[in-house]
Amino acid sequence: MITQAGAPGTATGAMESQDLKKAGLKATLPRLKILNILEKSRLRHMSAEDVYKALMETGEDVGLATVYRVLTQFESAGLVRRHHFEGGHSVFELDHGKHHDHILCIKCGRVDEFMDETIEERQRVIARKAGYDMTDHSLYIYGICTDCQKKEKGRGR
Amino acid sequence: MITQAGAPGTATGAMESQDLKKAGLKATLPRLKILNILEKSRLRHMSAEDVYKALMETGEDVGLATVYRVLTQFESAGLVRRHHFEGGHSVFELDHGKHHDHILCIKCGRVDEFMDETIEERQRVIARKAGYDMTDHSLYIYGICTDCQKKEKGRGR
DNA sequence: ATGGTAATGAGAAGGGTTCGCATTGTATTT
DNA sequence: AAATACAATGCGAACCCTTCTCATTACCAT
Repeated sequence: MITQAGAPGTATGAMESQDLKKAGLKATLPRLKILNILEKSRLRHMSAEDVYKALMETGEDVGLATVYRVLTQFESAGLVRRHHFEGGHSVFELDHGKHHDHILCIKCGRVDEFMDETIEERQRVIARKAGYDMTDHSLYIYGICTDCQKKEKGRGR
Repeated sequence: MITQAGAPGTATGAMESQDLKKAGLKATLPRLKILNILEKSRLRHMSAEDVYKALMETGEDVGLATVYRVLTQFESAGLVRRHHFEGGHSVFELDHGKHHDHILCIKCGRVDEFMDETIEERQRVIARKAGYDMTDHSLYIYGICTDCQKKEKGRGR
């Protein structure tokens, strides 16, 4: 199962005040705006900086520190998931409930998602064998995507 | 296949000048000292800071910048592998050739290693299906280790 | 030994993220 | 609806890890 990341999950209606309150967070303007950006953006995975820029572009006045704070709160509240990609920066994506892993292009940064039940199961087995009570896992496959492979051709590298 | 990380690979003799030269690196004192730390340390996975501290403790005079530089060179030379654990910092371990993934305890930081051919194969299949030319992958399982599970008992949370 | 060049140390700089605090906004009370 | 209590925000400073700069030092070949 491989899905192209990029198209936001617009099937469900937009989140609103109630959703925030349900999550135990006050429905403040910055939080609503950020939630909105995450839903509307064409990028499924956004860094704090991405969110901040998007906010600026729509003329909103929200500080970068707030973006970080809010994203962290959203994470704690289970609204978004944080991923640690290589290079030391995090990206966030709305948590639509269904777990998935990532495959990303080291050239252009493109991100695709996949989910493989065989791998999931093996992980559970491995954790159990090692005596661990598994809480989470992260799997990232790095490679060169189709487009970048084409661009590569004819270069000594 | 699950192996406990922590016991350094002392089976083979200590690396020396020749090993560095073989790797295309000048055999300088700092590089030898750092290689030595990596071999002798009780920790298999060390951050640059860990290495630096170990150096200080043995009275060696090596700058932190050099530690970073050398570790990066070692990585390029294939002597060590760099892992990006959560929280945005890297750890390094001597590359003994055999690929493996990690399972780590979120309580005490303990790290174990494992290798599962089924998972490896699935990853290759997934990358191919997604049109990627796979260059690398990282898999981390997070959980609570046996010891920490025992300590947890009898506490709410 | 001597020289040429790459490697080092020290500190400054960099990028991403968090902190501190006065100010503003939200939910709640009167 | 106005006031109140306190959490949330914005801003810049501070932080952490990592990389860079550059004068000095060390390695290797001659």
